[in-house]
Amino acid sequence: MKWSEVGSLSCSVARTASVIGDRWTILILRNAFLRIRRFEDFQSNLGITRHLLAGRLKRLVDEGILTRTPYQESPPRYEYRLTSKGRQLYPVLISMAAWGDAFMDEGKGPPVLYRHEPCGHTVTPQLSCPDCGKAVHAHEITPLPGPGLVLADAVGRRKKRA
Amino acid sequence: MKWSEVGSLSCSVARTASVIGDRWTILILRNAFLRIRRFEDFQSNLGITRHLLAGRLKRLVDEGILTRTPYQESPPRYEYRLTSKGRQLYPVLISMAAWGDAFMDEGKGPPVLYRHEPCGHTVTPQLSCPDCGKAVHAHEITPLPGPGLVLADAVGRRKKRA
DNA sequence: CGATCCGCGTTCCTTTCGGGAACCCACGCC
DNA sequence: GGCGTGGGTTCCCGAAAGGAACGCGGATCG
Repeated sequence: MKWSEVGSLSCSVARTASVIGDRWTILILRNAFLRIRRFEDFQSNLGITRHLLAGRLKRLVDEGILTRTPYQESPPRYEYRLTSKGRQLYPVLISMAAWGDAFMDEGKGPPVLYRHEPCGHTVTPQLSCPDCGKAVHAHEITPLPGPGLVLADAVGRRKKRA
Repeated sequence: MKWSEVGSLSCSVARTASVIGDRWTILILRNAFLRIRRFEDFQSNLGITRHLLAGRLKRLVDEGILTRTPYQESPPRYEYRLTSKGRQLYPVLISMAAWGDAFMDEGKGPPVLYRHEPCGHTVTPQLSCPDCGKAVHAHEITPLPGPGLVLADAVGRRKKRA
């Protein structure tokens, strides 16, 4: 199975993973959220090869996650900024950071803290139910088939021998 | 730069990405959250080669994200289940699903819906501030240096020419 | 009691992709 | 006009992914 096919699966996670599910892309986005915007800065910051960086940025621009806009002309220079679509990946990145802080922490505490400006507190954002407002845990969520389901997908499939 | 080095960076996202930041691993975890537990089921469901699946599962077990426990003896058969550490990756996966639903949806609506059992509503879990309880958006969060910061990392670094 | 199947891998081979470093080029500057 | 700089592209090589076959213990069937 090729990745081009996986991207077309009836699974939002798979579709998302086909866009951002690689290590460099995740790190590029992390830096984008930290307001890194230029090719050289991404490159020196991540240590990624220019070659790969060029490819990843292009991909992200094609996907509408970053824009490539000139910040000066003569010589033409560009910067890469998150689009609205890109900014909405923030929960994914923050969740990864929170998990990393909780489990990969090496005993030194988190390298970065997050301040929620509206309330001024330093916090770890958490998942909550927009309806009842309570924190959400994995075991409290039941996945149900939705309108966009096409393939026999995942749940309750055990080959033909039913 | 090798991935073994990136994993040691002073960045929780990088450390997390070094563990789950690859497409197959993400999909394996997605299936694990959908209560897929056996080698054969992961394999037929994902279309991943047995070879790669074996490697990914091993990695996840080594990282303490899955456990490999016998569900019968004679013949010995094992199943892979999320540990507590693994279950806490749920926000990452749910956020990816939510993003995929919002942007990659192909006009058919989401393939899966999520019901929050405590309140009974079908919802898209969102990120909120555990302190003030309000939904959190990227532009409202300011990253600050934390106690575990070691390298000159990311923010405000522009090579030596300051 | 041999033949077959099932669950769970492992081996082998080929193709693709990432790492590292050099090269390119338009411009701006002294 | 030689040098620096931002933003890439090219080249080669070793590492990883894809595909498919093979192995193997135990159960099951006839």
